Amino acid sequence: MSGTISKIAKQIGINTETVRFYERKGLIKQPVKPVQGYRIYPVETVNRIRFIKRSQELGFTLHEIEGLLSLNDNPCHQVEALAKKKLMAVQTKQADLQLLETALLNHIAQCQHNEDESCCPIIDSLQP
Amino acid sequence: MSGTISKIAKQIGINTETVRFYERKGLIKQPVKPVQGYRIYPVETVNRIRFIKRSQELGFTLHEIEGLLSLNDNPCHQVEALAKKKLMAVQTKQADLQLLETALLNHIAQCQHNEDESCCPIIDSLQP
DNA sequence: ATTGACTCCGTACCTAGGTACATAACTTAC
DNA sequence: GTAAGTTATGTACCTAGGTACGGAGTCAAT
Repeated sequence: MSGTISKIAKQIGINTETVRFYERKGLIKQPVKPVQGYRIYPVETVNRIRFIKRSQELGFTLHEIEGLLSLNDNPCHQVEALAKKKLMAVQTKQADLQLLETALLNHIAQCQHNEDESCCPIIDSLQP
Repeated sequence: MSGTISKIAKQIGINTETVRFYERKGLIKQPVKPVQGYRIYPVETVNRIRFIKRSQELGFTLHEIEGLLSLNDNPCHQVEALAKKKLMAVQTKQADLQLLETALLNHIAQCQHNEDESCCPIIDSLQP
């Protein structure tokens, strides 16, 4: 769970350089260097990095993820508004994905009773 | 609808340079240059670009969008599998966003009857 | 027929998000 | 206690997705 930089990087499946990169960006904090031995990254930092990677997969930028992380780092009353804003963003993204899902499902359905060479226009499905 | 490069770029709300960039990438094809006058971009190309921009908002990379566009460009039977793969990706993303939405809602709910300085951990919500 | 706006084309530059060294110091394993 | 492996630190480089720019050509209006 916790460990030196290369241990946790391997665990998470990222590069040690990426960990340092996040430190430089201020997304995670660098553990203090012990008098004897290497820095140990606590499990909270590991989880924090996992959260970052998961959020990226969901389409958030590092800058936005900073915002999400601050929800975790600050007392509630300071961040409720921010949380609500993020919620809206998430809901919008969900709605958009829903549209695309429908479009893809239609596309697949069309394909199934389509023996000829004709095309199923998917582009139209995403027009505003 | 159709028009010269700057006309359609303005219509879509992007830079003319971006249109050329997509041409270079092969995402759209450059209209033939008429003997007399400037190139005219047909409405299909305009729609294609709109599709690209929408898909980007949904979190697809240009490379993935190339794949989506090929759904449109090729006969059905060649692309059904691809469509299904995309669908899976979209559904996974939706599920993940659902998790995050729940976490945010919880966060907000907690905040509302929380007068102290305690935090609501949002990071845990996205742990695998 | 010349001015101003636009196109065309190539190359250069920019930001985000990493990744890859090089070098030195430190640790651990033997 | 010495070799092999890591860490530490800084700087350079890379890909994606654009954006800016220089210079030449084209067009439309006056």
